Amino acid sequence: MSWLARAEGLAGIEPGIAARLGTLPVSPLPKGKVLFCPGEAARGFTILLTGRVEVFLIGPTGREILLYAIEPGQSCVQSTLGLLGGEDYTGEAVAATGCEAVLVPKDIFLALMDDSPVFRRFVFGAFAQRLQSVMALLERVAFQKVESRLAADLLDRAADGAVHATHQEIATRIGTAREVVSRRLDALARAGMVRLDRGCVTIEDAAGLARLAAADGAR
Amino acid sequence: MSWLARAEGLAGIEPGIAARLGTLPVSPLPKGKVLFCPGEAARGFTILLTGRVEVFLIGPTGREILLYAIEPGQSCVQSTLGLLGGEDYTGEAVAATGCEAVLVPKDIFLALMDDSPVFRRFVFGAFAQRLQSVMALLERVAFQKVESRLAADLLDRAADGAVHATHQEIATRIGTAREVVSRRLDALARAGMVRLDRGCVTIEDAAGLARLAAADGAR
DNA sequence: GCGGCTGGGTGACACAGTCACAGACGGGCC
DNA sequence: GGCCCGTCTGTGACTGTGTCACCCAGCCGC
Repeated sequence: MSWLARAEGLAGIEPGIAARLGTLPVSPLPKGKVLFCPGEAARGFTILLTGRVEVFLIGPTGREILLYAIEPGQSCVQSTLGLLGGEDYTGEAVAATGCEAVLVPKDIFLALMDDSPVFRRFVFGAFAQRLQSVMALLERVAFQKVESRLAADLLDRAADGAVHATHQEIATRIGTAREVVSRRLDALARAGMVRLDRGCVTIEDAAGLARLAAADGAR
Repeated sequence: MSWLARAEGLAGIEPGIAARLGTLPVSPLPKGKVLFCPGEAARGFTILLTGRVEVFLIGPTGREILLYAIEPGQSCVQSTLGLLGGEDYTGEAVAATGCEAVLVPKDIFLALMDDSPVFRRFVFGAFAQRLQSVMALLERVAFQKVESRLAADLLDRAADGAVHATHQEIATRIGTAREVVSRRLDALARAGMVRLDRGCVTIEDAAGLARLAAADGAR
């Protein structure tokens, strides 16, 4: 069975196109692998099959912020920018887990864009989604307080009512500094909304956090 | 002569397509006209011929930030989002000057996406450019100090060595509050880099401003 | 037990955003 | 001219954030 069957976005792809795509090899990516860094030219169009890739923006002071994450079935949009618009991208992509991905070489990619409506729709959809998510992120960074972003992130990532992450990891995800996260978490703990342990935040009052998360987000 | 000749991005468009597009009417947009607001469904794909349209993100406190500007020959990308991805966009577009634009209805737009490689490339290019500019904006907002953004904006908008704008307008463009702009401008004036008059900032030391603008941007 | 490493806490300080005002200027109106 | 009113600008106070420079507490391997 070709990997194509595992990429939902490409369901219904034309048979002729599928034949061209299906033979491309699936590459494994070890956890922690850096997929690209600023200034590097795009080698092709990447489709993620399993795992999770996180793309960060890195500031001059070393502070980082999570730009977006690539989930299975999605493509790495930044690589497309290089193929279409031409400009270098800023930001760094890191495999957050072990991953499998397919790299579509540039010439095949361009040919598919001309030949396959399904493929085109797939690429466009990915673009639209990214643009929207980046704008949403901008809105949060520009207008929302840290407390609010923190609460939202905790609720978002809670597995079994707890988040396993260091303060530094949380800080990176919401685009602030570790100390700030520590202080805010401390405040939340004092308010009885969470419990803190080394490398783990346990949620005690999800409703309270939800209230904070909505506080100045109000979208 | 059709308006098509005035849209550089569409140069080289296929004759058959041109015939379909060329007869669409050119609409005038008065200065200050609001093109769309959050939640509104996209009516079609807009191509700007003359003038300038500015798109703002608006926070819950009423603070605004300039997301991007649409220049002649460019398209309104947000409207495309609605046609492709489906989600509503946030943000508000306002005609900064009197404008002329062409509205391509949804069905024609979708047909062109399938039929015309040139049109496709035009739309894709616009997308890529927007995504990149929004990411660059995010980077500035997340990592750059107000002083730096202010200096960059002044240099950017200086006509004849002066910027005609109120502090409020400047604040909106760089995504901060009026008071902050007033204070920063005051500091720049004390440092001899600018001269302040009502509704006008005169640049006295462009090199000094350039140094500030590059300070923590370092791209 | 010891040393080093990582995660977490703290205090000090500068910058930014918000609120609440107070002046200052300009243009229209009499 | 003098007056009024709305817009633009300056200021002070206070809170939230980002950064720097530390220290402390666990944990691990040796």
